[in-house]
Amino acid sequence: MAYPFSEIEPKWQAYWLQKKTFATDTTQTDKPKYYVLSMYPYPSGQGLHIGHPESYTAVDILARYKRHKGFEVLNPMGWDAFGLPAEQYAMKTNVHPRATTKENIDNFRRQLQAIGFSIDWDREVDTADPNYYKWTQWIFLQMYNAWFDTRAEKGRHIDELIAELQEKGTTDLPKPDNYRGPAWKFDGEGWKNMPTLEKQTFLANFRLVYEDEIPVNWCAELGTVLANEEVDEWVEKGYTVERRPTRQWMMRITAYADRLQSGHSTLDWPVSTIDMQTNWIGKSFGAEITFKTETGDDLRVFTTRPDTIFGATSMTIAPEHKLVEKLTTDEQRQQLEAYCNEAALKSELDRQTETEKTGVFTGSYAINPANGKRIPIWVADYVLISYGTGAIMAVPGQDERDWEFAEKFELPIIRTVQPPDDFEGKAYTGDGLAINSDFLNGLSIADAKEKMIEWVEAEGIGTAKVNYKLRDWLFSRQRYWGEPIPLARYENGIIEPIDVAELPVELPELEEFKPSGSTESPLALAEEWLNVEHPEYGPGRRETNTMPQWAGSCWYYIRYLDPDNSERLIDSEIEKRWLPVDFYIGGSEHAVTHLLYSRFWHQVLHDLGHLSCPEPFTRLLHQGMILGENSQKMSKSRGNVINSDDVIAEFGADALRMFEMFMGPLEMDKPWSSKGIEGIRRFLNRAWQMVVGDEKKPVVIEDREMTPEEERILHRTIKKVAEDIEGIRFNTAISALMIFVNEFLNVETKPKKAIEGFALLISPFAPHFAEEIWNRIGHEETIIYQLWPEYDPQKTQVDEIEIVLQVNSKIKDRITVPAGSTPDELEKIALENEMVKGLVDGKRVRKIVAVPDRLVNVIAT
RNA sequence: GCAGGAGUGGCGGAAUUGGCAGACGCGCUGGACUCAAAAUCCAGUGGGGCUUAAACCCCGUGUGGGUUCGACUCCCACCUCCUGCACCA
Repeated sequence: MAYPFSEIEPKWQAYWLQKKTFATDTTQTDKPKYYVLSMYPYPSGQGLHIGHPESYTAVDILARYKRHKGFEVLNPMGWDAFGLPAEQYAMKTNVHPRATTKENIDNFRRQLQAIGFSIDWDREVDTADPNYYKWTQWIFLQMYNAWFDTRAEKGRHIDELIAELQEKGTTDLPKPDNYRGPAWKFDGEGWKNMPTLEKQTFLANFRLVYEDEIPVNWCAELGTVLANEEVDEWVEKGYTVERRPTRQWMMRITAYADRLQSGHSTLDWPVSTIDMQTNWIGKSFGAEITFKTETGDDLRVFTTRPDTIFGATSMTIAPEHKLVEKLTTDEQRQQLEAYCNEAALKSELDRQTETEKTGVFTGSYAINPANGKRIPIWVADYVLISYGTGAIMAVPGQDERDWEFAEKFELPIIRTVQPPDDFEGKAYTGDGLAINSDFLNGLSIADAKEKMIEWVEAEGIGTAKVNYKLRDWLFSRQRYWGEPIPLARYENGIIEPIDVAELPVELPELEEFKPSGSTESPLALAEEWLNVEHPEYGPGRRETNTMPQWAGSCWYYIRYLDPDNSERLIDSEIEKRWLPVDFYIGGSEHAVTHLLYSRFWHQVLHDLGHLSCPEPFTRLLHQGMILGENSQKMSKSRGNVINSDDVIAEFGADALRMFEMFMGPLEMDKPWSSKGIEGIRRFLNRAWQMVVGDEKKPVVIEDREMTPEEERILHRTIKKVAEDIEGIRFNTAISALMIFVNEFLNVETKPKKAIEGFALLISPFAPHFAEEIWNRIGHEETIIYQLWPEYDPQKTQVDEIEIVLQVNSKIKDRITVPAGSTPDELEKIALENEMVKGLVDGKRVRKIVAVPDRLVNVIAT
């Protein structure tokens, strides 16, 4: 008889839900805790396809296994519920995104429950629920009211900065890069006498949330800015996207660049992910050096190669550099203005894909401080305003880009590192000794760098400097369906956070979900909601920007632990005991976005004393993609999407779960195979046959002694399955279960111990099946909290083992020897073997290699 | 260009510390059951040579070298594919 999944699976699903079998008690302290997490889904209208359950199943296996191992396990699920598709749909149909989203969530939940995941459904979070986003907004305000103290390498409350300013002004305070505001130097009195608005401007240089005017990808039809990676998609769909400078809220993630970098060493993450984050953060060491110009302005550059300064034959500045205007001579002005305008209109993408170097001479000159030479200043868009100082010293001899530029515009080239004799390339970026460099000559690159930095510091024209590729995080979106940013701006220019007591700032109801017509979000149309009144500052307006979709997912793993707490972010006892997440599984597409942003928030909350551990996710793994049957990515347009409901209807949830895990290593991409899942169905049917049998021939299970062979199979399977689960090798764990069934299927009467063991071993993979057979063996209690069987290493051993006999490394015979025979014994046995004797006869035995339980290799010539 | 990962039968994949390559599954072939088919069960299944058959021999883990008694595994060079970043000075 086949495994009757369509009766059994819904039965146990209902049982688990009703009995709250998977409820987690976060307050108990008897058991060790284990927190597993999978990246929660965006509840799209398409529902679950077979790609979704892959990571959920992997996490579920770990959760169920750890319960059997005596852990208190948390395995939660929730919804990344804000998002553009629901809002796009609202714009077309005027159906409220909340309605669409709720419907989708209900469908997702039903589909997930039909797969039998061991989730504590009482902890579900929904990022678009005001009870949830109240705390997203609360965290936002924490960050708004925080600054990074570079002296302590730590985030602190802004009040601590204000206290310092009141006492001694900026006396001990390091000046931030790109400081904008009132004159930097003042004492405590100076602060006290400063007008409120100026204080606000001053503090904005420090806050982890600040406003900036930056060029963004603006799409008028959508009425929103788009992230760089979103631009292509919408342009393809026929929308126009233009670059436009707009005031945006930013998060100062760059302040945490170093902490985000150094935190990696404590994480058990895939190296590739850590590498990606490392590249993204892009820490580099070098120097900032000031070049004097003939117009009297100082031009500051960042370079990682201060050792090459004697080869700096020109300077290049970005078109957006603030000195462009001043450095431009009248003869060059027309040409330069045209060039800068053109550069401003070009998207970042266009600028990147252009291969040919372009640029225009400003007409001005700077002085190379190392050798006093007069060098021309150019403007070129290969220099990026957003990295370093937006200006470089061009050293064509040692930099490929500068070489290309110098070649095209016929600028002089001086090598300052001696290339090897056979070097035929252009710019030489390899190792070598310094040449043409005065007092650096003969030094290695590293020594020359060090000496040059000492020199510029002594001359007072530069300092050693660390730079990062990481940029601050553009945090505002001009959308309706997102968390409102809880700030208000008053007519006197003062910006104030909304009082914490008034959180959440809920989304207003709108008549229509159309763009506002300006660069503001549709919230600008909700007049009643929009206008606020301050007792001191008078009338004002709420911030109309909303947060990006990342915001809610930056901290959802915290909310799961204390989902109903309306008093505080999380109970501190629960937080201390349950964070960090022990095991996190999700797609590698979030390697630098979600995973970097949530680490950032977590570190800030840690610094401010709200969380006790420094990192959120101890161990991380990325599941591979499940491809369509044609080995292509599943997508509607390719028509190869397979819905999980259909698979469950035909094969059952246990088969779906098992097959997804059996297809190959979790982290690998693998194509779906409708034939393949039939193999799993066959296996489950055989397993059912092994334990239950059919009406004609019901299986007899006896509480009898096992034969040594049966014991060996059972103990080996226990060992293999446990080791494979711990090592996340679910495919080979399942193959061990298959071998078990192949061995036991035709045994006359089944030993009860073996069948009970099998039920436990298969329970993380095929939980409905396991519950049912556990029950049929005669247990009243659920299998979920039964302890995992222990194996006896002795019982996994065989007495006799087949080994290979090699002569001159070629296999010549196989013989059976007592297990654990020593090399000496093996050697003796081998030399007495007829086959070996015959082959060695007349030759000299030079060497014998004997590996216990494996082989003997006789080398004879 | 830079960084990371992967190349093993017809297919998905397995192989502990360098020690019997191809576990397990799919597919295929043959057989049993059946009027027949499906399902199920049993046997076989890397390629080639030789043979009535068995035995036996040769080749084989992307390519070319190397280390070793022995290499899918370690080292060097290269090729192909995937993923991410990309004028970051």
